[in-house]
Amino acid sequence: MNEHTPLTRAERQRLQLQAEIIEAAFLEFSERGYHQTAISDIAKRLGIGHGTFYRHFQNKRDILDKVILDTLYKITALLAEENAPDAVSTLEDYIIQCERIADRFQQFAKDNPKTVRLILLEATSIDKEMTAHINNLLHMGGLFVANYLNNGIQKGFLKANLDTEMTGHAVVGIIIAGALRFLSDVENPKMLEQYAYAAVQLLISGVAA
Amino acid sequence: MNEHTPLTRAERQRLQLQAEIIEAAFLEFSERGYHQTAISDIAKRLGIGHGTFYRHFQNKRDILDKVILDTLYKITALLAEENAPDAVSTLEDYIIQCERIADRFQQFAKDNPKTVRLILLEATSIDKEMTAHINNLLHMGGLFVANYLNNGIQKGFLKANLDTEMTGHAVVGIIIAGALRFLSDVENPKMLEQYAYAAVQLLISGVAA
Amino acid sequence: MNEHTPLTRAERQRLQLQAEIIEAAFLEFSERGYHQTAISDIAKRLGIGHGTFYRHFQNKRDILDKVILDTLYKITALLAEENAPDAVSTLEDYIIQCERIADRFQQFAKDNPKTVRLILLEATSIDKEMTAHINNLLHMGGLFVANYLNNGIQKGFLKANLDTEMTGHAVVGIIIAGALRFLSDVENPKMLEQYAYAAVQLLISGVAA
Amino acid sequence: MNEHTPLTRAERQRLQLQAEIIEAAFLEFSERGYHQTAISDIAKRLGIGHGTFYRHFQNKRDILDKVILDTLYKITALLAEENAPDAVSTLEDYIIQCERIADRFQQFAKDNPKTVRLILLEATSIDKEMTAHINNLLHMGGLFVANYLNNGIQKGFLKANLDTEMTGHAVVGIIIAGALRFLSDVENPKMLEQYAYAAVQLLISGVAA
DNA sequence: AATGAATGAGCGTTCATTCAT
DNA sequence: TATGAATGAACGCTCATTCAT
Repeated sequence: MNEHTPLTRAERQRLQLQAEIIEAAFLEFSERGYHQTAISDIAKRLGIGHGTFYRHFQNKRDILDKVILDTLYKITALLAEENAPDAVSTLEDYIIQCERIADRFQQFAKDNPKTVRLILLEATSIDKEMTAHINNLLHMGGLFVANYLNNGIQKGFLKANLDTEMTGHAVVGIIIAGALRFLSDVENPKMLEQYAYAAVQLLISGVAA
Repeated sequence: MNEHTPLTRAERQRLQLQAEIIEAAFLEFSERGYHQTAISDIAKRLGIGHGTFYRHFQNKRDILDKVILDTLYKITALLAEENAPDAVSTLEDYIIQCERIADRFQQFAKDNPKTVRLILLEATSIDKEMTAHINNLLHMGGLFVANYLNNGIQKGFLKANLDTEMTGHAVVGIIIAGALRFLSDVENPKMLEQYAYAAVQLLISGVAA
Repeated sequence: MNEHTPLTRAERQRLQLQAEIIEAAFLEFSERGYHQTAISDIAKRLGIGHGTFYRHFQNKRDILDKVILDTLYKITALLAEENAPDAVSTLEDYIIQCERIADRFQQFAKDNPKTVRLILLEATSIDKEMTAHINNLLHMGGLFVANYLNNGIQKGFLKANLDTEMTGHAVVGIIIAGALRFLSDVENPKMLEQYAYAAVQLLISGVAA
Repeated sequence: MNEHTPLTRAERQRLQLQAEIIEAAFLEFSERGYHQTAISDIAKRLGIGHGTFYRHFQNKRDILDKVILDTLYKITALLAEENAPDAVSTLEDYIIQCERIADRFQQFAKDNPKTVRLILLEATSIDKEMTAHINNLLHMGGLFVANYLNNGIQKGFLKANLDTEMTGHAVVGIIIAGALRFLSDVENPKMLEQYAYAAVQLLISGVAA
């Protein structure tokens, strides 16, 4: 079968159902929590027999991995859309870049509050392995930010003596806090904008007069 | 019972046992996780019968509340020890104050990694009520920081146009990220110091050159 | 369909597939055990869909019957090949006959250890009906042996007062014990020969000096 | 606690219940078969909650071991009651000894048909480990018989050239066949007596005239 | 006729909670 | 008051069987 072979109808249906199960599991996990969700809840939401679940996923832990992976794809895609760290050369452009990224995060959070809840609140306490996954994601996020900071130093518009990795982690923290604020008051989108503005201000020039 | 009534021996023993159960539950919850901990695990750790547990606490969820409450007391006490927001009047003193607070957080994290884990990773996913508790804690943290910032504005050493509440939340995010970094690599205390240094730098003057 | 109607190609293929399913089921049942074998295991072994199974057999229990029946045919055929009970007239010939039959059993066990295992170990515990089948087989075996003994009495070279039926059953027991010994140590074919020799000795003249 | 410390009431009740569960499991396993028996069947028979079962036994396989062990004790006790192999010195005494042992087996089978069924029919196909146990039991039985035969050779009343071990196994087979005959027709106790008589005849002097 | 996706009854096991002692 | 035996709801998972394609 080469890459041009179209999927058979059965294969398409299979993939379709798998995607639907992942989606249903995602919704259950993010709404009720992983431990509070029974396989039969996922099946019931879809209107399928709960044995059907096991035709497509090994076990409950397996689909959590798939759901998280699926979710990480979304997040990765969000970041990948951004232009490269070295695309800017001046502080002004950098600020614009930061604001654009902040906008993107805001939009993502508003569009996918359940994803945010799943990753930041739920997935942190399933088991050690999943906690390590999330930790790793955040770590990568910090390094990702550090890249942007390194570019700024190289271009001369950021402080030369920045500890870019640590600062990168701090920026991730700023983003997390915004996300948590948002989750606690989803009905108030204005707040997120204010937060983003203050966060970029803080990032660029700190609080000192 | 008024404040002058001395506790009977029996009452003192009762309170003592309750405190021990809370401590044992804290350890189990933070080490194994809430869902992975059975009531009998808590009882076994203390060497009491697990029926005894129900003489002192309504149910499993009840003791989680007590454990978290207990933990929040500790954290509150940590912050309360700090001198008042209006104790400083210059940027230099403010920086020193920030560094001292950062030290305190570092020390607290190093002394109580299990507390940090419980609050930041575990308690976020028990149920909506508990998540709300944690959110509230973080919110209070943001307002707490905002107080310090407001003092700085009033004294003229911080930017007058700061959105102090939002910036306060961002600072909480910075602290959270540091705590998460620490949890992911508890064996590396140096990292925490570097992070604290970078975080204070970021807070005071941002990243711009 | 009378005996002259040739089977159509489709019919032949159908019978062929049924025989293959029975063979596959036999292998699975004897290797893993009836309860540990899933219908899909049988289908997988053959490389057919497991739905196909139900086009040829009513249910799991049904094919066990077929497998056992098939196996009993083999065993019956083994015995039928033997020359008639009345073919011998002297004790010497009888001993030779016994040794030949013992050889045949040895050869059968060595050639078909899985059959032996299925009949003696596995089939005894499926349900009452199957246990009755096996019991019946053993009973027939006892009567079969009794025929040989009766011939010996008639010809005068065996004890006249033998309870031939009971003795026949005892002989079946001797054979069973040999088979079980063999199954417990399949890698040691010598043992079977020694056992057969001792068994014939016992049968002919007992243990008394 | 020394060996004279009487058990507390709670301990006695605990042991009592465990014994009752083992008895109930024994009855279910021997009547319905291991695989056909659910833990809830055992509990229902006793009128206890099925969770209670797990307070006393690790899992389903665990209680099977206990049931079988319990059963093997009974059988071992049966044989241990018999006088020693070297208690007889003449063929006549040996025959009497054989008949007495045969009587004992008859009595045991009549008293414990379910035990016989469990060991010979059911336990042979639970899993490889249990099959090995049963095989081992039969092997020990063969060696046990061999001891008696060796004594006879030493005393000179049995054939000097007997392969005692193989002959011992054959005798075990004779016993098994009797047990199986009995199980297939429990209502006919006469048959067992006839079988025993014929079996001893066969053992002592074989079938030859 | 062959397939394998779907189904759901059924079972082993856990554990929060109750309650008799 | 402390205990731990008892309970049964709940859940993860398997697999024989059905049936649309």
